[in-house]
Amino acid sequence: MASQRTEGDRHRPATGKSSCECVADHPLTEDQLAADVQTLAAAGSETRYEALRLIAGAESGVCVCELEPALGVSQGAVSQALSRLYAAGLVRRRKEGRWRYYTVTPRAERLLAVMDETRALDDE
Amino acid sequence: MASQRTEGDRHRPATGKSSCECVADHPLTEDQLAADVQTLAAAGSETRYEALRLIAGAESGVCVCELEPALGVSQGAVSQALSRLYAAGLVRRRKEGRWRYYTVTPRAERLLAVMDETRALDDE
DNA sequence: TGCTAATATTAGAACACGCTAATATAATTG
DNA sequence: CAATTATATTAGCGTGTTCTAATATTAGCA
Repeated sequence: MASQRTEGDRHRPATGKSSCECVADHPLTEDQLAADVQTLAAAGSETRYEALRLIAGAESGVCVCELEPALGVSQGAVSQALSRLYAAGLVRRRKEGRWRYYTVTPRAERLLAVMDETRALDDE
Repeated sequence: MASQRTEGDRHRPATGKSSCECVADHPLTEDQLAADVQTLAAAGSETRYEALRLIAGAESGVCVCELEPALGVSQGAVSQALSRLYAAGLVRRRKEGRWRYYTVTPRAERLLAVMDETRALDDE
């Protein structure tokens, strides 16, 4: 019904009020939405996505110094990338002696799995 | 093994060559990786993610003018957001008379489903 | 044919991002 | 303890992003 347009249904100019009276409001809270966006944005960068893939592919954790040559950016950049992935809940850290090992979270695993599974779905 | 560190295993300074000899190389092609990043980055913005949610929540397509008040940005911005989602393979367009209806692709549906399903996985 | 409505496109401004280089912190080793 | 190694943090720079406002395009209608 919301998408049914009749004669009298005109284009409302943007009034600035985003009260959404025309489409079914999504059942997500502000916080959930923001968290999702943070997660997706964290994964949505070449360096970070590649890092995530490398971490997911390793058996028992990867440390920063191993990622540096693989990603081809500076140590600082790797650290920043991992911090961002951590903040987004996509990786976990484990400190062991002088090193810090990173592993992926279940959420990241599921996300990567979906990316793999739906790649073939060549938007028909 | 790659993550096993012994005495002689030193930190190699970044030589600029990113040939990745230390971690198992991920089985993704350059193109697949770039496409995934584009998809995730497209979804990873407040405006676009909210648009995606609204489109996914509607039964049979949403048009731009319906999204404008809901998203609270200008018409041009909505159009740009939808174009980006389209380029990323997350939505489909259908032209009908004067309007253009947007629907989500199976890939987007799966992606949103995973975000919902894994939200509870409060990184244990 | 003009007129209006829906959407797309463009230019430009404000801001965010991602990198490097340098420096700081923390843990290990001699 | 000093020296070294792994990682984190910070400043700053170039670039990309995302918005608005204005304009262009396209389709229906009088």
